[in-house]
Amino acid sequence: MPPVPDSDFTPRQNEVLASALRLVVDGGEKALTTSAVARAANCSKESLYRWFGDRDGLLAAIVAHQAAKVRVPSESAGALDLAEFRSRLATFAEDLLTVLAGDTSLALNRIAIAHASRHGAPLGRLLLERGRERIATRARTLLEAGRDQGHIDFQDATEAYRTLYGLIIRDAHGRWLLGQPPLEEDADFAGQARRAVDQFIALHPPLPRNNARQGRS
Amino acid sequence: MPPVPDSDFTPRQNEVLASALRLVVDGGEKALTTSAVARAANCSKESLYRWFGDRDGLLAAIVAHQAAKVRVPSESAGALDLAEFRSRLATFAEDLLTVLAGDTSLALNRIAIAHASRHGAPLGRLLLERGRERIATRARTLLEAGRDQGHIDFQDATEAYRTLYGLIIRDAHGRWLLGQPPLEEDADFAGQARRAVDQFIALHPPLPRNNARQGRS
DNA sequence: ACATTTCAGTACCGTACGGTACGGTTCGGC
DNA sequence: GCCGAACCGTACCGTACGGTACTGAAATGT
Repeated sequence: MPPVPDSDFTPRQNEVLASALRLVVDGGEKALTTSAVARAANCSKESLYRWFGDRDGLLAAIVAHQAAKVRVPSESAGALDLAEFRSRLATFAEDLLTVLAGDTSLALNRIAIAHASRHGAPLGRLLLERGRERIATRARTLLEAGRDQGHIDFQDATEAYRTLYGLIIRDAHGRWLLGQPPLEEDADFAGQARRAVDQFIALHPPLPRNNARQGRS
Repeated sequence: MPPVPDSDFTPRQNEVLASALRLVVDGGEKALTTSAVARAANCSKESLYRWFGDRDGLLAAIVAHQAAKVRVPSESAGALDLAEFRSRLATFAEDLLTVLAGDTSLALNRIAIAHASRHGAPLGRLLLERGRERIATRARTLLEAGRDQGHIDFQDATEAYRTLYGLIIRDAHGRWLLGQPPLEEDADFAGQARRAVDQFIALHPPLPRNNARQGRS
């Protein structure tokens, strides 16, 4: 199952990183002591330090390790009709909700945020560049495809994506990060996704075509 | 200037809490050692422990102390016309952006998020209840006033507020929390606020009145 | 004037963790 | 069969921090 080059770590190292990730996901950052990692992964602290430098390096490696498995479904767009476009957007939205609500994402985001106070926030940057930015790119190409097909219109793809993100996530991510258990309303990712997509499309109506088939409003 | 009962702390204690807040704002959580607080506030560690129990109690007290100064501008709504309503909304949006982008808010949110991994996340709850919820209430009453005046329509005020929040904040809070310095685009809070309000109102058009003066669409 | 409380300042203790060093074992190359 | 590298397991060290104990001074009440 390794068609994925994972990252520039050896299989053994990835194994260790997976153990460390487990630790951190269900124990928070303070559970990630070098001794605990060594114990959980059946490796020596000396190896940890040889491989990852120091504790911060280990943290960064964990983030990189996890980011490496963010698969971007290519979003290869041939000609897609409006229904297909909506469906694609909704799938994206649902994926985004699922990822951000996941234990792993929450744990890693919490750690990166906690570390953001000092040293140029390398963890935060890592997360932004290898996680969010990848996802944003996927969404932007999808949005541009939709514009090319005349389903929506916007000036700046980044700007449009931000609006889409806001409509999908709203304050949910913040609440989740703060430890508030997902409300029932949050749980219906599919419904949330549909609502967000509807709102987004409503805010970005297509340019009027010569032969306007768009009936209502 | 103390018409504000602040919280249920003595003036001296509030003084100490302010010092502690300073520490934590420009040093992150790890800067908040009991010794450092004692030194910065010219008080003894023993007093700290007598007043706040332990380090976590101190943390909670800091959050409560800061939350106590969240002033809610009453939002007393007489009859307001559409322009006034938009303006009020925009002011709210700008305030929200300003608060969330502030050092203090970011520092406190980071700490609460970091602590969310364990013990039922009391800090997160504190922040949610005394911070965000207060703000949300202010916004909801404003939204309901707008609905009463027929400027907008919606079913559920909470639901509507979430959308408004999403349109205002989008992914900015997440980026800020992760330590990304505010982009230039972020800096124009007034512009962001206007855009968000326009989008929100567009998404919640008023019910058609008998004498429909609403031209377009 | 004296007793009591409060608190600053400091010294102290236990511990937990980051990081290092070392002995023993496995494994691949020659 | 020998050598060296990689590595596990563990023991070890220094330190920093949370929390407590003690002392002496200021304040407050009687």
